[in-house]
Amino acid sequence: MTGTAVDPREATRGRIEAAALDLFTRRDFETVTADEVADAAGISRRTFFRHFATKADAVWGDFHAHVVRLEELLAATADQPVLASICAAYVEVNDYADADLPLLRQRMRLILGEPALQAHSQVRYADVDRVVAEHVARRTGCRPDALVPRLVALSTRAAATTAFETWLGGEGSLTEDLQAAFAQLAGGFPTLR
Amino acid sequence: MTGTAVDPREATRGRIEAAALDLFTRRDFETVTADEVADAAGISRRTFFRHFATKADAVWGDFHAHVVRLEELLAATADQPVLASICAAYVEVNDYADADLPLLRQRMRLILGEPALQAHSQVRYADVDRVVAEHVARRTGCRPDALVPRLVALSTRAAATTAFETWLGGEGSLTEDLQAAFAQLAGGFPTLR
DNA sequence: ACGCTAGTGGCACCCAGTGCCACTAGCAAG
DNA sequence: CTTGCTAGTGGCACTGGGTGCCACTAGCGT
Repeated sequence: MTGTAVDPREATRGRIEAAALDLFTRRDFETVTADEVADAAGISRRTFFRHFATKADAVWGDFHAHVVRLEELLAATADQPVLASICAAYVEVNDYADADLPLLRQRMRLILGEPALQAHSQVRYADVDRVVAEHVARRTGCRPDALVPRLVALSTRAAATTAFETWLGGEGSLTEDLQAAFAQLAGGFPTLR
Repeated sequence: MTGTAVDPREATRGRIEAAALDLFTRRDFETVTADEVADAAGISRRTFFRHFATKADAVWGDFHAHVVRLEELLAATADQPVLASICAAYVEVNDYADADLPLLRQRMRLILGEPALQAHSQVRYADVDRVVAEHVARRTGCRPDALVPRLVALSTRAAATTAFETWLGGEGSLTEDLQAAFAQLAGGFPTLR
């Protein structure tokens, strides 16, 4: 036996995620009921909502860990200029192994493509924005709700979102798309004169 | 009698908006049921949903007209550089009379403060993003889903959102907050070195 | 055998949103 | 005046997301 303990909690959670991703991809998100996802995962509707607060949450994996890691990466790159630090952190936190890219594509295609999921994403991204704004505030010595921290947080997330859109529509690497978007942003959109 | 015809459709719609804004401001958005809003507006629940597709839509007024006007303003400012054009259009479309500012504050406080409304806003803002991206694409001769048009659309909206946050938290003028945010964005965040 | 805990299923409930039907008011045409 | 059309409305039943509550089971230490 390997040392990987099979936490039954995590196991069923994973089965739900897989079933949800599969169903949401094959049909529209809104036409799939929570009952169907639960059935496909071999659990009851009630149990589904014990593992995920909303139907939409089933596509996000462990996003909280993602945010925590972003926060750590920001703290670890305090030697770089602020924008470069944020870019590096976004690139690093989205540095997936090749084998995981299809899953990421599936997730992001849903999140960016389905209106209901796009709306829900705002709630999750609010955590990201808060973390980035606090980082900028720390670096610049102002409050996290001041103009510059908030603007940097929201516009860098806009850059990341745009990079994901471009990545989904093309064949390039996500890292390059992220860096291209951040370069445009940090340079004041040089291609517009 | 004045020449202002009192379209009964618009009249009840206005009563619903007023009742909704009042109730959502006094309690949390989510704790107010559509029944309560309908009762307060003196109509039935069923009629509420004939005037507004969702509970959240009742706080947005005639947002479609807003988007159309933004589109016209963008077309009318083609003599300026792209970012300046977008800034001018955002400023102009948000140039409210003093008497309307309290209502705008109330709306934006709800939209930016209540998580459910913040999520819903994504759906409405998608129209704005599309209009701005198409404008940038036209100006730069590339497709509306290319990197620069999408990034400019999303990050200028980030600037506008941040300006609204700042405006809500302070005492200054909305126009100045918008221009300050756009200046930061267009200049590549000069205050970060 | 006992008790404790974590995970589960079932059930009833609330609420957002929709489809359908019946009713009424206004208004035009005969 | 009456007939017919239309727009707006209310009521009702239904689907689906999400929650609170309770009962059941499995594991596990004592």
